[in-house]
Amino acid sequence: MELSERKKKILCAAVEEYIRECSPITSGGIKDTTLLDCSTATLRSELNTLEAMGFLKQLHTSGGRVPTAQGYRYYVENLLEEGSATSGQLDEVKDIITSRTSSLNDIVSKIAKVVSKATNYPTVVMMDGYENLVLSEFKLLPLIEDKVMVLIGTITGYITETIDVKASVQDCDDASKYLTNHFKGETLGYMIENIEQFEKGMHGEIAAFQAVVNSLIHGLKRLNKQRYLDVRREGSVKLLEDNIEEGKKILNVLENENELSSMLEMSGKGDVEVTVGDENDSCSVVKAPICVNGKQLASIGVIGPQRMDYAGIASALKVVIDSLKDIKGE
Amino acid sequence: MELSERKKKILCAAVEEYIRECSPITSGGIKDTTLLDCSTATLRSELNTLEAMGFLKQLHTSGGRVPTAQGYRYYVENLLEEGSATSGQLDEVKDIITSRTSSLNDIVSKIAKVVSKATNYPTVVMMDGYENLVLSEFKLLPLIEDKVMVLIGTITGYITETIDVKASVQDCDDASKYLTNHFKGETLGYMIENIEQFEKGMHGEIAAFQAVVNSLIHGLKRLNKQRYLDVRREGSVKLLEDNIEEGKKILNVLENENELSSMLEMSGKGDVEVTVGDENDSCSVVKAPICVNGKQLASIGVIGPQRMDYAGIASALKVVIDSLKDIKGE
DNA sequence: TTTAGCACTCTCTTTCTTAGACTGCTAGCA
DNA sequence: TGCTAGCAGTCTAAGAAAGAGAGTGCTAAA
Repeated sequence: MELSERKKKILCAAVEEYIRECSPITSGGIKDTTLLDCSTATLRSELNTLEAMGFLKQLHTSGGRVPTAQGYRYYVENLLEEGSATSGQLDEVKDIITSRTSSLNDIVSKIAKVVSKATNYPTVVMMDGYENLVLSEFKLLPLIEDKVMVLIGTITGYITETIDVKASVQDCDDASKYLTNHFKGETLGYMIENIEQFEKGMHGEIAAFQAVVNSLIHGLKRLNKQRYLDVRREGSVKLLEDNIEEGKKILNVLENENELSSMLEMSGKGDVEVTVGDENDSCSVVKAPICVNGKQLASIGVIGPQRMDYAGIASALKVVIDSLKDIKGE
Repeated sequence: MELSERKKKILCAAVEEYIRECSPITSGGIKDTTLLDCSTATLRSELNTLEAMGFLKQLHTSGGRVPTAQGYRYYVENLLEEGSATSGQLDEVKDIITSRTSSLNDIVSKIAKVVSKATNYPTVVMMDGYENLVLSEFKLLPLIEDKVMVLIGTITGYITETIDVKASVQDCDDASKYLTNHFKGETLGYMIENIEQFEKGMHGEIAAFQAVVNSLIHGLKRLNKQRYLDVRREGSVKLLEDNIEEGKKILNVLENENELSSMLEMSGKGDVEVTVGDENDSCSVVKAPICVNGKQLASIGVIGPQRMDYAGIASALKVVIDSLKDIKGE
């Protein structure tokens, strides 16, 4: 649907004014903010047309208009300008990830915390499976009670897990060295896929510690399916200020892990995406994939009401994901 | 302050009815619930006396009365009866901790989740420092980039951390064996305190890996001061139903880690404690220490409004902490 | 196509009224 | 001295009525 330049300007002003002020848009208000050289009567007729087209709606006759979900979507897709990034406070994201002493989950939690503080909206980070992580070293360590500690060093942080298998120190050492040597620099997904082939080709070499590797692969496959969600709630009280019912809905969504997961699914285009909530279920999300070296490791989403600051949040997220893109392995 | 039996009965009924119904207590209501054999006029005079004593207050003349903070406190300290434990759903707590394959933080998160679901109130768990954890094994593992992974196996779960120190495989192995042999079954606090004395007594034995042990102790001391807080928010929307302002206050508290920490400080008596919020800052807490083998490892608190179900929550917490008390090391 | 003017509509606020709930008080009774 | 019945008084919550104000739609003219 193509709109005239003036209509675009009016719709843009309408959405932004409503986001800012949270009160219905009037012909007079539009005239003040756009400085368009036309009368309020003209604007009224334009607003009337935009309403007929479905971008705006009146709450009641002789009240002002508010944007519809369709209006928000048009704004997001066609009118949203990249705001100047509020990079100041987001510089710390780089520090978090380049320090690399933390566990992957800690790193992800810290990123969510920074974004939530910067935007003052609830923020969720969802770890993808392990398959896209790039291995830098692998260590297996036998523990008491027939368990083995698995330490996976990656260029983006480390992971520890225990698996149930009885193994000698020697077997663990051998398996660690073997796996590190063969798969360093590769993704865990690649490793899991290829491990069986390696086994067949050189069964003599790994026969001794094959049991360990098998349990390991089995454990990794299982863990790979678990999604780790970290939810930060800075600003959740602010959600209740304008519209209590809408705020409650969002708080409920934040308690529901399944719903959060599906909200954070990315289309795969690798950039910031915006989903505008519809009237019934008025949750909007600004989300982005967290990619390192071209592999998606996680996704991050900022959740809020339909009337949220899409421009500011999108630019904040852009800074975060851009600063993560070019981490180099050592 | 000693009250007559009848006054106790009336106050107890008043608090419980208010907690249940969330509407002011009237002489008629008390008569219906207590089945006391006296007239409403008599009850009115009793209520009047209780008000003069500070246990109740009228919101306005000719309206009913509501409990004051003093009233709640008297109820909690003198009248609260142990409800029958809702042990059904809390059985899983035992499973969580006895499985022991999880990291300590995971275990603590799971306990918080169970309690929050069972009570339908926000629940916070705060890990104490490491000093009371009982060691079952100790492993040090050299990593790339001059780091060492520390794995501390305890009878209540494992902990992993990295420290910055350059160390050989041999030194790490020696240090692991030395520390496990000398301190297995002791607390980490005991280990840290005594390690210097051991060093002096047998400097020949540990000279080689003294650098590793020193970094380790230094790292543990630092980590010991960090409090890990896990906050679960099941039921946070329910808080907003009765009294929005009060609910917002609680949500704000849940976002403030310092405030949460100080709210969870225990008196040290080793049992469930109840703190009733006062009028200005109306957050109440039902909290309990999580002790294993007589050592406090963490504390757990359920946070809610002044008008919360103290009896039900206290009994739920009691089940949880009792089921944790008698975990045995292997 | 745009504009000025005007009547119309609808909400929000204020004021007033009424019904109802509960109390405090007083006088009488055990 | 403690308890009770009855009654007047008080306060809230809810509903109705009225007026101000904001903003629109429509019409006629430029």
